[in-house]
Amino acid sequence: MTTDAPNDRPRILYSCYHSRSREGEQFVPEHIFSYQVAGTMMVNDGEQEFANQPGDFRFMRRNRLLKFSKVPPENGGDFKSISIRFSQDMLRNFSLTHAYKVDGPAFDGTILKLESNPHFKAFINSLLPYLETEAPDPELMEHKVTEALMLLLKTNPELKNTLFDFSEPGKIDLEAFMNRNFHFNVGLNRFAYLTGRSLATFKRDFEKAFHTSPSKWLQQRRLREAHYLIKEKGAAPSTIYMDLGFEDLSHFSFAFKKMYGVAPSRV
DNA sequence: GCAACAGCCTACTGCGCGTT
DNA sequence: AACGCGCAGTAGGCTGTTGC
Repeated sequence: MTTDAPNDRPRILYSCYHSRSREGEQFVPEHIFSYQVAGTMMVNDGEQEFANQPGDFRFMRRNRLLKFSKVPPENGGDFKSISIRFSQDMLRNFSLTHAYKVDGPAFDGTILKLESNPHFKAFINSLLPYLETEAPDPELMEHKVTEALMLLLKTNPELKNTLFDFSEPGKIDLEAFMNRNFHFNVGLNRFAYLTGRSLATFKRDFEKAFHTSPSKWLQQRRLREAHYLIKEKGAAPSTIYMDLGFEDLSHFSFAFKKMYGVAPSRV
């Protein structure tokens, strides 16, 4: 299997952005336990929009596509959040050591809001001093990740069915999945993996379902959406091209004109 | 905000081979 | 037979830059 999580990234990430909103999208390959320290994290999974406010604890499920926007506090200061990621290796070892067995369905959503409690708060308070030093000791951080996992299992025991579910994505309905996620700008490899297929099978199934190639369909679908947003909703090209999975405004404009014969600003 | 363009890189296609 | 995987060559899509 492909592990999309290089081990050189820190297990505990302290995000700190100075007075500026950062937007982007990402594939979440590992389960994440997060805490919002300051500012707001807006997250969209293609179906729902979630707002992580200061003091919120969240659990994010692995193998999901997310768009996020990091908004610093209105009254000034930095956006700050803590993300703790649980690698599959670490979870597998933990489940073996502690004899955890999956006995129910895994959490099917993307983001789970966790009730705040004194244990979580104490844990974050014990963690912050390490994170604010320049280079936290990696071994110590490993222990903190384990501590976070134990707390999570203690307060939300049902999460064991998700945390210790090591199965790969199963073959799912391609048409529904693509219509839900076409605006994520990720490679075909990723789409194939998330729909439980090899790249070759993904392309074959795609051709059967949509009678065109994935890249052509994706571009047309995104441009149709752009046309709708510009014409019906009065959206500006510069504000929507990224939301629709284009990385470059000039290319968006070029592709739009090729399909509709007019530049997006003249619709 | 849009157009043009060069160069890079990704996706498509076709094929052979292995597995179910 | 149907399905799944991997490879190589190639076309064309995308990015980054520049200029208006």
